[in-house]
Amino acid sequence: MPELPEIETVKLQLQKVLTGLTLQKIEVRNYPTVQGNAKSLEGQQVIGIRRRAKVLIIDFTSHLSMAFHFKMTGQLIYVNGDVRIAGGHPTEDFVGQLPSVHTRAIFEFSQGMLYFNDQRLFGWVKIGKTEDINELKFLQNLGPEPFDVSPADFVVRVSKSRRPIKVVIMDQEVLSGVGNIYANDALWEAEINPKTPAAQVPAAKLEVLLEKIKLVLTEGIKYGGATAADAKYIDLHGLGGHYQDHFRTYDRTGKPCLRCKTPITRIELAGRGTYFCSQCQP
DNA sequence: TTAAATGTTTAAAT
DNA sequence: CATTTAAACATTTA
Repeated sequence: MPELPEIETVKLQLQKVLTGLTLQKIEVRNYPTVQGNAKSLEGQQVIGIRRRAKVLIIDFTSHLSMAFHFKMTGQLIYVNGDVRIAGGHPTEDFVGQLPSVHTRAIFEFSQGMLYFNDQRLFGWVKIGKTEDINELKFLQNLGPEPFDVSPADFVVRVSKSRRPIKVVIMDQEVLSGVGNIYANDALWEAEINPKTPAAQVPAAKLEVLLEKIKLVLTEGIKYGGATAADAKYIDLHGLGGHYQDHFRTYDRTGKPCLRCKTPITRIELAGRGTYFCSQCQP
């Protein structure tokens, strides 16, 4: 579920509470989810937390690291007394009793507990030497981060393909971190039809698009990520982000375009829901 | 009952 | 070869 801003939000929040703590015990509840030697991390201290695209990486002493991919329904929840930090796919587990039936791994720290939950089991946790984690094929194949790529490089990478522009900016090997929500919203901002073959979009327009991608991602981070529509109870507890209140097109089928009032159209591209304004994005 | 869900990979079809 | 589509992973909710 989560895209770059959601993972970034989790990173920023966990950094504050986990850095310096010792991981005392790991309980793995679903072995396919957790790969590598979990025991090796016990007794190690958290040095820092970083993010690459949609992957969260916790670095430990003894040159060990642990990488998380949330896929569609992963979430990390830290609980320490009254302090509760929840990020990722919003479900009742954000506020409910933990562990839950979706809990796949439990990390007991010197202060507090961290739960990795994943309803649909698409996510993974990989544990290993920092060097090996850094060299994971998945990470090696990733394209540049939207905030790091130069406009010129972005144009070159994107223009190579004749696939629809939306599919291309969501291709993690072209540009990493952009998922369905922010791809839809960035294209609306840039006033580009999602179906347009990437190679046909003028370079100047692509540069605008990159700016808009950064704009919506920045906004996502500012609002603490998106928490999706079914998260009524989240706000009550102050958990979860609020980007969903700022969706331009995502999940707004039939609702008026924020610019011209034309109803938002939903089509399918590469099997994903695609939302746009037929008026503003011809 | 059917559709869809913030992701990625793989095989098969075009 | 480039690209598209479908299916797969497994579960919940509208």
